[in-house]
Amino acid sequence: MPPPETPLTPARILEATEDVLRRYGPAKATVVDVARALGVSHGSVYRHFRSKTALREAVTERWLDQEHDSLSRIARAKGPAADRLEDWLLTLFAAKRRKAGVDPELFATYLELATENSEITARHVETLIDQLTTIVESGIASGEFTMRDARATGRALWDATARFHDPVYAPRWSDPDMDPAFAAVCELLLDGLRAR
Amino acid sequence: MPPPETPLTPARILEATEDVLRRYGPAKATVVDVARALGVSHGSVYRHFRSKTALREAVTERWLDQEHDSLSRIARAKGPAADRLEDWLLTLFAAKRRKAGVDPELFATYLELATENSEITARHVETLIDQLTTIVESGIASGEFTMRDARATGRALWDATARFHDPVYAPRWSDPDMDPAFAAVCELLLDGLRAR
DNA sequence: GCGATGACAGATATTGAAATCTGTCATCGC
DNA sequence: GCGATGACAGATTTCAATATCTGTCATCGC
Repeated sequence: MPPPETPLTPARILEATEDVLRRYGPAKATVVDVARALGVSHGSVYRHFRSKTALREAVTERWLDQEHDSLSRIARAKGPAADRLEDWLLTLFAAKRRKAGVDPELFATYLELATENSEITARHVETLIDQLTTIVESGIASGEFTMRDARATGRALWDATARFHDPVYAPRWSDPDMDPAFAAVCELLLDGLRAR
Repeated sequence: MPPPETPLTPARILEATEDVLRRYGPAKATVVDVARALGVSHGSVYRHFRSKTALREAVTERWLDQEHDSLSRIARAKGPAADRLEDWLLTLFAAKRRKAGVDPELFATYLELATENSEITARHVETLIDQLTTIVESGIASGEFTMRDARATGRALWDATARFHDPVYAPRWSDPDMDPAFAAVCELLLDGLRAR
């Protein structure tokens, strides 16, 4: 048990929690494990996080926020809205697929965390729908699209592509026919947008 | 323990199995329970079904097949393909929502059965995609649509509407904003079809 | 003869006692 | 004074002994 070389901070606790989750999985990871990994008593962890639930929520939020940046850059870029939309959806799908493929067990761990923290997940989803809406709005501004309710359209795009971003479908993302399926849905949706 | 009033048939066993599933749920229902409900020894059940798995598969298939008829009637009806498509999707969604809403526990039971019998579920899905393909083909024949690959389009329609027919989303089907969400996706897809 | 039976072996599930965990707080040592 | 500690109560989990279930088959009774 090495004495703490650094002051105990929320950031260090979060890092240790992620390690413990990776090692033991969400079902077995305990606050005591986290404290042990940090070489402190579990009481000290409770000084920085009100409860085990709060700790897990913080980890979940960190994980979900990883995606936001690169996607938001695409949403705010220049160029035809249709191209950016396709790019955005493809990037989202590719990112999810990579995460799920590289370490399925870790992905399952975070999926479980996201499932138990539905509030935080819902906020995350709203943020992504915001980005879709931004693209749709820019398409309306440029005259590419002509629908009235950009947000309803953003949400419809999110719903219609669930198969390709909802983690419950992750086990099937490695199917050989996923790429054609994604392309077909994407084309159908973009045709629908341009038709307005 | 009343002696059997009717000869023991697969149909009677299936019925008893459904009763037992309703009563105890999929996790606790046993072959012994089914035999007890029928007033026979469990050995007799094995005379008609090779295994517990086979029995559960038969029940699953029966449950899934319920939907086919009314939907297939819509798929083969006359009239504009776009209208029938919307009708078909709406009917499917309404049927699922009704089942999930009336008795959520029973729905969860059958969802679990369907999950463990992925082969049978996959066949069921292919049948429904066949019906979507039939509608798309009739739309091509009538000049409404012009895409090349009707089946790819049928599958894209299935994928894009997953949110409204995949049982994993059942808990959210009672949300107040499900109807507008369904309408938005439906409209977007139909616009996309007509655009070709 | 033939469908039904129930004893049986191995697999699976249940149960309850013991161990561990969560969250609190009076106390410690710097 | 102040962050860290560990003992503690109540909740949850683990584990091993016990009971039940699955699937088979020799035997029964009609």
